[in-house]
Amino acid sequence: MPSYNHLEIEPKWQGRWDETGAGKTTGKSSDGKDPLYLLTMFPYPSGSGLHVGHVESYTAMDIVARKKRMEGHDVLFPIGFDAFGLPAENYAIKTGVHPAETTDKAIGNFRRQMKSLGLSFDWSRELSTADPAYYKWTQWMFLLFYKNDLAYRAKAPVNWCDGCVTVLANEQVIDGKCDRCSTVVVQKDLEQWFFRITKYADRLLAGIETVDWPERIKTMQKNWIGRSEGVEVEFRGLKGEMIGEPGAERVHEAEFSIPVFTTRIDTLFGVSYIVLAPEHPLVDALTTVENCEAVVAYRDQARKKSELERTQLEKDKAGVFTGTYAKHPLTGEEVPIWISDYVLVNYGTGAVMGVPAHDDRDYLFASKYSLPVHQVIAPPAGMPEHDFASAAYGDAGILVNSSTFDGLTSAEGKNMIATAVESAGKGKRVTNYHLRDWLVSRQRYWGAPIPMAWCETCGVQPVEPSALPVLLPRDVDFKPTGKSPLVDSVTFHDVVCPKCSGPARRESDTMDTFVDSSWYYLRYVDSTNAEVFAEPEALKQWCPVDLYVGGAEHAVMHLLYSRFFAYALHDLGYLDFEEPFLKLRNQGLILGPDGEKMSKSRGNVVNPDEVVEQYGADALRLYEMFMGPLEDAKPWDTSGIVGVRRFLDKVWMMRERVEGAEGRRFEGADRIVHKTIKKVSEDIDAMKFNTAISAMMICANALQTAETIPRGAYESFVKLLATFAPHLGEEIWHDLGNASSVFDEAWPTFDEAMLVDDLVAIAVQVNGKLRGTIQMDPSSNEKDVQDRAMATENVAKFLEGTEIVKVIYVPGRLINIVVK
RNA sequence: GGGCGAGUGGCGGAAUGGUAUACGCGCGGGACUCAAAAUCCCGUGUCCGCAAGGGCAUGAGGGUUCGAGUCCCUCCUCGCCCACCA
Repeated sequence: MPSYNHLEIEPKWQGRWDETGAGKTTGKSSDGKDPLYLLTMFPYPSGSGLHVGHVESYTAMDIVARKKRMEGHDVLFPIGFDAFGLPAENYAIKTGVHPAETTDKAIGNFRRQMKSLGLSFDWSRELSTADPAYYKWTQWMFLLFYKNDLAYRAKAPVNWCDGCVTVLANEQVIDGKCDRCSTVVVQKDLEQWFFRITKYADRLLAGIETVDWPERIKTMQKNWIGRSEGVEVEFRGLKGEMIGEPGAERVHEAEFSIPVFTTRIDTLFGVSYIVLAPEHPLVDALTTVENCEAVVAYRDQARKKSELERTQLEKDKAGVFTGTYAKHPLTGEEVPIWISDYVLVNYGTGAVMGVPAHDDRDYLFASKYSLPVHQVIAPPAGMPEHDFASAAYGDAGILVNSSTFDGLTSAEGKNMIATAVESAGKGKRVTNYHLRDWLVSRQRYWGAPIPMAWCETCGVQPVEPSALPVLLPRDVDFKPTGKSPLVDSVTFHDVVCPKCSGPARRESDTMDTFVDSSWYYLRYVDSTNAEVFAEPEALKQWCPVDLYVGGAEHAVMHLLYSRFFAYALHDLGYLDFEEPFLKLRNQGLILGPDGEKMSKSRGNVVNPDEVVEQYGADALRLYEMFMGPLEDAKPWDTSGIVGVRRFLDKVWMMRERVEGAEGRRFEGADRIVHKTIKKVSEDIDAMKFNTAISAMMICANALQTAETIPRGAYESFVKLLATFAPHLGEEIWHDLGNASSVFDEAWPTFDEAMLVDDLVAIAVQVNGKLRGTIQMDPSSNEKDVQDRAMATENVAKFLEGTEIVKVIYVPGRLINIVVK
């Protein structure tokens, strides 16, 4: 069988590369070549091993890394493990096996699998976020943030997952469910640790425009930050007696003010009521005796609903009247104050003005409770009248029934009414964000402990940096109880106060694992440093990351948090850049052969180990790159591997027909190879690996027809292929008599002159329809081409009895004769 | 409801406004073989035709252009993201 033995050559070269440290940074670049930092998102070391999706992004970046090294760049291409996280802890709960053990084992397996793929990572920089030498710096950053008012503790309504028995960040709630276990998330009022990411909302928004990222991801981040400009306008005053629940402070007449946030201040004259979120702090004070029972009942019921239930009952706008009225800020008209859970307590001011005529939700609410609908916006001239009997009119238009503002456009009205409100001292222009501060504490074990202590006399105190790391104790009971398992570890728990040396207890929550991964790329540049998280010179040399590849599922979590870290560390003087990842590309999902997402339960998971065993790592790599564009979702097709393996065998067999250095030249071979060098070089830079492979296949098919292949042409071809199929490339390279590694060779260059063919096929069209092709010297002028074209039999047939109107000639490609 | 993508052979897919279907898979035929596998060669959008050649075809319909898969408009379908954000 004319085939190379991948089981033999692949381990052989992997061993050799390991010995020579083939992926290590060299510390030097060729003249004029910048050092490059190429990064793939580090994996969570799951027990089920490497996914073929990992293989795709790692291979893609490995190809780029190898090519860039051959071009003379010093390349940093590191790998590590995002090792903290729930799966290992949940496994421990079930089996009693310690997460550290599970994780170590999984990392070992990942490392083995990665090496079996011939990936040229710089293994000397490998890191694990669960390593105390790493999380010491995660804790250090927490303290840094704490001291600079970027980390704080606060009581707030937070997302709680009963499945994971911990709080979650907003970003980890997907469709009202836990991102990890899909349990419906409930709201709880808890005191937790937060990072002040909202402080950076505007800069994170502006910075996103400066990076080369997929438009889709940029949009998602912009939407998530969700900046909206509007007016916070106050509704004051009251009528009637007010009471609160027992113990609530009594509020006297005219003493309260309800600020509401609106982006449609132009509809201010259409307000017919105010709605507070059930959790709004003024609810107690504003509720009258006769409405008390209903309000309390409604609020209790709303509290029990999950976010999911609230949003799924979208159409049902229910609420309760508090019994109290507020005065319209400009007209003084009295409007009733309601509560309803369609208003969210944690957006804007937790209160809205109800304008049923011009807002769908308000319209539904007003319809249900027969509240008045005041039209204040008319459709612009030329647009049909709006029928308010069935729906709200939500678009911009012309102001009506709005006192002196009548006749203005919505845009003008917004501006002038905002000014009027401001000068009346009844409100101000504000900017609101959807982005919330990042909740980073977790009531779980397998994460970096938050380095704080609770002292009976001094309150909460940061651990001294010199005392870091705060180690995770091993002797804990993993059963989740809603408190961190660390609470029960006496050795961990009892400490002395860093300030007064009195008795204190250690903070028992751990950090969200997204904290670990928000700065890992900084550690790679100096991964063994015990004094600082990384030396400034090393950071300066490599950062920011030039190219980052990973899945799109991290669009608003990891990527937003990492950006926040970079901005914060920049402001605190540790980094000289703000944006951490200059260029980002997503790899698409690799689906199962059935076109569905791979999952154990579906039984459609492809195990890379088996493919490597059967077809070889090179074939696997090549196939994954050949499947289609990197960013597309693509179904796996095992028979497709057969095709790329055939191609590799073909190239392997060709080496037997390479002529000696003195042999006769075969012009055609050189020409096709030069074209291939150009195409493959451009395609790798554009990350169009599928078409690069296609070009190499075309080249191999052409070379195959030659009885002997010029050595130089073949060697150049092997250098190209080696980036995709490193083992085979190296094997052939040595088989040709070369002693050093093919990856020490310079990337092949092409000669422009070699790209020009003696003859080119020119399409001949008559009225845009193809009627023939002619072979011409590429330097032929238009007249020659036209003469030849018109002399062609089939073309002449279509020209017969017609008059030529004009002729369009695209040099070297096409001639179109337009006739009538 | 809002936003962003994408619809091309039997399948994965290719195509700076310029010969649509490259490359690969699959399929059909042939060579080699006692035979098979492997390998190699030829063919392979669809309809008409012995052929030469022609008609039609990139989700549907319109438009711009000498020329449209590509640009513009309307619509359909699918995917992803966000979503009671006031």
